[in-house]
Amino acid sequence: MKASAETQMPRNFDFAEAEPRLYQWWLDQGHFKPERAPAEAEPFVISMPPPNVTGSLHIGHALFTALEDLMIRHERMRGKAALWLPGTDHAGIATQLQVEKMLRDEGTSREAVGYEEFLRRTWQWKEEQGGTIIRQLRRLGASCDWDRERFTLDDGLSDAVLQAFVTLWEQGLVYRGPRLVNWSPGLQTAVSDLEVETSEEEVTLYYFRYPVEGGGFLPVATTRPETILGDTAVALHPEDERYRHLIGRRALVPILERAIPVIGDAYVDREFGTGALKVTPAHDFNDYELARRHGLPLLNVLNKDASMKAAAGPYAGLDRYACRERLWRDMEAAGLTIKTEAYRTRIPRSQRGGEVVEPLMSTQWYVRIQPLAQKAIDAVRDGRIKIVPERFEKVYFHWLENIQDWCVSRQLWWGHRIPAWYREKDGDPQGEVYVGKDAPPGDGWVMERDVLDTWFSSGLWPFSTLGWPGETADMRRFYPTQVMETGHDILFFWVARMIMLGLWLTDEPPFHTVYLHGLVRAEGGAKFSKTLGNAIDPLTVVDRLGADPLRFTLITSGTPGNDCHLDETRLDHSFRFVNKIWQMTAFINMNLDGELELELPEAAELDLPSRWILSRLHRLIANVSHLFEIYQYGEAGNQILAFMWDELAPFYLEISKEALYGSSPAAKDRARRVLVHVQDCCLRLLHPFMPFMTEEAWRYLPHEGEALILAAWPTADQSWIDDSVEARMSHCLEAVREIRNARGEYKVDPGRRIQAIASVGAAAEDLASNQAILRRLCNVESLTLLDADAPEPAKAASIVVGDLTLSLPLAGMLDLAAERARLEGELGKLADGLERTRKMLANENFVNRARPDVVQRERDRLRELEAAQAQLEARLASLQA
RNA sequence: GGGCGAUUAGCUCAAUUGGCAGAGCGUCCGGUUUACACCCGGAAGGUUGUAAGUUCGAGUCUUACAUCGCCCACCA
Repeated sequence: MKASAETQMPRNFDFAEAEPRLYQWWLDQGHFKPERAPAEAEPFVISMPPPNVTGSLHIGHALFTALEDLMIRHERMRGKAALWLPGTDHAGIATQLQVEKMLRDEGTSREAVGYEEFLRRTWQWKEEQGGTIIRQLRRLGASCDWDRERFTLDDGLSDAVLQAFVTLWEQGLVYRGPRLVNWSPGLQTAVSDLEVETSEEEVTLYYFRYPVEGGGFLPVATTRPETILGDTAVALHPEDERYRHLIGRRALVPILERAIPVIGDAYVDREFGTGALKVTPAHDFNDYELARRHGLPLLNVLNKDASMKAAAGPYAGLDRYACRERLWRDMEAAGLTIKTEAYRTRIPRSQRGGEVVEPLMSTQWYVRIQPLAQKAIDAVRDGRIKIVPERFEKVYFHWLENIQDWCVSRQLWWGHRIPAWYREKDGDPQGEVYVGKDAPPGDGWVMERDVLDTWFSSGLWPFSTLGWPGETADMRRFYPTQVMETGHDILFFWVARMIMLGLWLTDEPPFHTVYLHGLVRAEGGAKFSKTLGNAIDPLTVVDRLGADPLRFTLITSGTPGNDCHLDETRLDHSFRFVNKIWQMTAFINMNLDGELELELPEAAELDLPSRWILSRLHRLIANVSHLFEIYQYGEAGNQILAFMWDELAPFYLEISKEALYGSSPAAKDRARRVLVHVQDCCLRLLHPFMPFMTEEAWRYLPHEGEALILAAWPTADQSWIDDSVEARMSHCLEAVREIRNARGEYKVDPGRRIQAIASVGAAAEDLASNQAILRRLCNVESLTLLDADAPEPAKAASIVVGDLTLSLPLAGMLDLAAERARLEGELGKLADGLERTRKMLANENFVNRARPDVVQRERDRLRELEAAQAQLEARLASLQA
């Protein structure tokens, strides 16, 4: 097969011009669509973790885009029907907060504009902002099937949410009831356990006296004095000698003088605080349990905005913290206080607003999660789902094994309304409850106002986006998906929920592999944040360097599951790598001449350097393919870079000039075919890392096919991999290095051509028959072989590599004393290696127990080192004489 | 309190069946060699956190410890 390439390759890759053009071209050609692959092709599907619809691109998005696009492009090149399904999340709380802030800036509020208007404004905001993040993902080169883009509040997805909720209800897995929940007073909604973050803080521990009826006091400590007003008991350890006589008596709530029982319970820690515990069942999770055991009443003293209720008596209407202060002052006045002290403890704060969350009694909707969790545990346990890196499986199991029922209702306006209806019965407006997609027949039904936790709808994402609950063609073709790639920080929030809901509702694991990436951090390990001003903005980087360097850097900077520290200097280096590849391609391109046969010549027709670079290339392809299989993309990228920058460019490209600039048409043809083959393979390997430049450069190489994005992923041809060829070439390159060193030491003008004379040695023949190596790499004009018995030239620098000795006659430049010193230095370096190798081989245990190939390698090394030593010594002796 | 991760060159990080510890940036020396100064050639720089253990052989496996970070957990 012959092919030609575009000519007149520009001097530089103009990413600013090329990136949008190439992206549009791929789109227009439909290359991102799985239908591009043959109908019988195996599917490969990734559901994109949907970013917040009104968000804008940060470095975390850039990382997942780089990784997922890499996987998708790789599998697409491997012939799969690759589908990367994009979309956005309505992000209930986050979006609602944004709109509320907007309203605040306008001097109004959510409550003031009302429910309908607020939703209208939110949708409007979504329409205005919704395209931003999608446009930004495109700039990075994301090869998503945009025709299948979804939004969690789309009709189809909303239907899936209703269906899922109703199904769980019908199966008895959804219930509604009053429970103590984590209440966010600022957001005025319940939040789930996961949305509460504890931070260790310095607070005050207040010690005070609890008056006991009939005289006496019980000393008690608390960090939240305002909850005293809601106490319904004081608890003691039943075996506490100090106080046990008080059990059964009644205590009086300070200021309010409400009488409450003194109870005994082994839960109380005698060592902590005063050893006596105030019990506030309505505002503390532990006390709630304690109260249940003892049949104590709940007394709610907090309103939903964290102001005090009427039950707080004189403090009613005060904010919780104002109440804390006022009550403590009053208690001081009443002589009930003992002392206060500084105390470090964990304070529960809302993941969103950061405000202190209050345990509060509230009626909420819950999913009975254990049955779902069990299936999710089993699926990972039996290997139907694999988590990469594996260590996260342990974390996953631990969470699922201790899981609590999931509070799925939120008192927000933006989200999926829970499909429940209430009707008044016996004076209770919610006396009758009905759950179903549509209102039941009959009058008087009012729909539930609460919405579902955002994670409920995103938990359905891998299948709701494909049309579930409909039995659509996409569901049949593309479900289950293959890989779920996301950050380890949302393993519980999202991944575990997808697995639970997926297994429960579709009876299939939604994906077979979970690949977790780490967080991108700033230099020094600090979290990126706008306030610190250390955020690397991916779009600024794209403007400055293009998308390819950013992608390559993100992928090669980290390993799976580990946080990575993004370093600006690496971005610059990646940019230079992109340029380097462009220049290499340009070099090949300008040395083409019309049509070229794409098949490689037979190995027997090729010279040593060509067979070497092909061996190295196919070894690289094998390594990279393996590394992709085990998700080691960073290492794969680094290996490609090392091959191109350290082997292909400085050695093979240089050596090939001999043929390209020479007079033999056959030699030129061979060199071109090897160069094109190697560069073509490299561009294919790199395409998933840096799609834009590789696609553009590929057009300037003779190739089959219309686009690199659809080109086949290279396969390693073992017949090219040849250890002996690599060993021979590496001896030659070793000689090159030594000659360069010698030239440097004798300050030989780099432009000056010199001669070399080789004594007989293993590499001598190779160097003599491949004169291009020395000529092109160290400016040795010609190498002559010396007869075995001929004397070596006297006025020459000596280069020793294994059993090969090269003499460089440097007439007039050589200083015999300096040469002796140089050779002695070389001998010194050899001695260390010799000693080490001899010691190893003298060790019988090593010789007998180590792998045979390892022993052989040491023997070969020893032989070479000894030969080199002998040569150096002989040379030195001749110089002394 | 439990669990996990990290600790390797001045800095940021690699090193996946245990087999001579690498790269980028920085530093030093030398170069406008017709693909590339967005480059090329050379050099210096390491007791792989500490202490033991397993092994012919340990950055890699085991144990303990130290420091840092993260996750989970109901001591007011």
